[in-house]
Amino acid sequence: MTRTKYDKIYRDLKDKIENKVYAYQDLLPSEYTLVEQYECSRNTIRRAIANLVSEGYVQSLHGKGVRVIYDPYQQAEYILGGVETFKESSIRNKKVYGTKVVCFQELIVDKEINKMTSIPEGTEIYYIQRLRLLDEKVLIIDHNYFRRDVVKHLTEEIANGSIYEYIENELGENIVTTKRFMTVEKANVNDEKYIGLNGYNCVAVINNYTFNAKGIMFEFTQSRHKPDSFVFFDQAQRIKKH
Amino acid sequence: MTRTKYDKIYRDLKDKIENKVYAYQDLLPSEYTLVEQYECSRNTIRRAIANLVSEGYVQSLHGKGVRVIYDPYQQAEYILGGVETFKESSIRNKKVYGTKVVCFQELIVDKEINKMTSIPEGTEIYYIQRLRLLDEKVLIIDHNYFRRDVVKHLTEEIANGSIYEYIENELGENIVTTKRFMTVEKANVNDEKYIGLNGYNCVAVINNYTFNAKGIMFEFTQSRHKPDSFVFFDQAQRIKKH
DNA sequence: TGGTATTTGTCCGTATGTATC
DNA sequence: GGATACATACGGACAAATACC
Repeated sequence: MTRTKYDKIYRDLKDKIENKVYAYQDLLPSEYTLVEQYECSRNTIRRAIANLVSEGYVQSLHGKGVRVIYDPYQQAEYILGGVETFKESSIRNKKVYGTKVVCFQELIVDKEINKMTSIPEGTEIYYIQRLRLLDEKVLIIDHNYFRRDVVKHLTEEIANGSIYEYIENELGENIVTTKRFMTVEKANVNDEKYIGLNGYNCVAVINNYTFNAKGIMFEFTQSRHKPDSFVFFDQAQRIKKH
Repeated sequence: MTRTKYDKIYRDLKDKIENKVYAYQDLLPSEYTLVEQYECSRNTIRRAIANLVSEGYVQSLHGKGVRVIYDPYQQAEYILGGVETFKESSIRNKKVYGTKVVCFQELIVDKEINKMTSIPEGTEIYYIQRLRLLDEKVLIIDHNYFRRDVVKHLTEEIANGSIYEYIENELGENIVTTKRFMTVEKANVNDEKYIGLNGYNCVAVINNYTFNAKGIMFEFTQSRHKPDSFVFFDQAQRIKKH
């Protein structure tokens, strides 16, 4: 696992911020200081910092420095931001996770599925329905639609583990981009069957479009979340107006 | 409004993608071709492209080119992604928007407010409750908490317009970073009073922490959304594992 | 199968502009 | 005004992935 220089610096700085070597509201050492510390060019430092900015760890202040705005106190338990798999976020939050495959089918995209997934009609797909459990409670029902011409030889056994791990490790596909739309929908019979709704009559829904390294949308996933344990984190910069 | 070179190129490319000069699944002209077209360095082109990548317009394919993955068909009506104000997104979606101030108060942060907002106890704040309407329907109830030492001289009149416009134009503050947590909560009496819930017993909640250019968190806003017209868009890249 | 051209990715050094103190 | 620090922009070099002959 060879990493790039800027990625190493980015991870090191991130680690130091999380461990309060650089604490909330501190300024990082100046770019030129970091250039000397890491023995690299200023561009490389700036790139590492740019990554931290995009993840909401720091904020650049023109003429002043780079301020840490990562506040451990504000970090919620079930952060799902970025493109993190269920397993990864479970591990990070030190919970016991589980997956249960409820349905595993090979289908051909019809009009209805095309409308929902944007996958062309007639395409051969896998349709998988999975329950995602955390500490033995069902938190999410996932409905996966994978293009069979991209994700080949999927089995129920693989689906019981992490499909993304399979795709990345076995098929060598690099998942690169995802687009997500979050909405709130009334709970259907299937939701009520599996999810403890705690008096809610709805679920949080994430519709997820995934593009592989070739720019082909090869997956659509609808995740239906238990509403009272759903948290989505997002971080954004507003473009300055001069 | 002087803009940077890379920003102009970014906007021009974005415009061409939206108008299908470069259509879905096309490759952009190569970086060196764009260097000649825009008469600039390759770094400048790469920066413009990086912005398009981060907004989910294109995807870079090593050794191959830059593919357009912006699909007009997939764009939802009420996209609220990025840091876009209610007014801006209303205009973009060609709707008649409105704002109504329900409550305007000057308060001092107590324990309860501190727990919710992370603003230190004892800080002087404005508390404003506003209804956000689109085509005369209440879509959002906003609860704003502004630090008075940063946002000075706020009035009910200003709150009736765009507070962000006021902050940016009048106070010269550049809003730079926001962190958001999205959850689903049971509707309270206040929600039921104003929002047409259409049979839902809950609302979509966005808790929003805003940092100004000095890195100070000067605002907390809780937005409670009508669940059946809430859509949140998000776009993310997964870091490659080699 | 292999070599070459193309295209994006990483990294460096330098110069100039602009904001803060 | 001067020193410091981030922002923009240029140009060059080499690596890595892909396409094509």
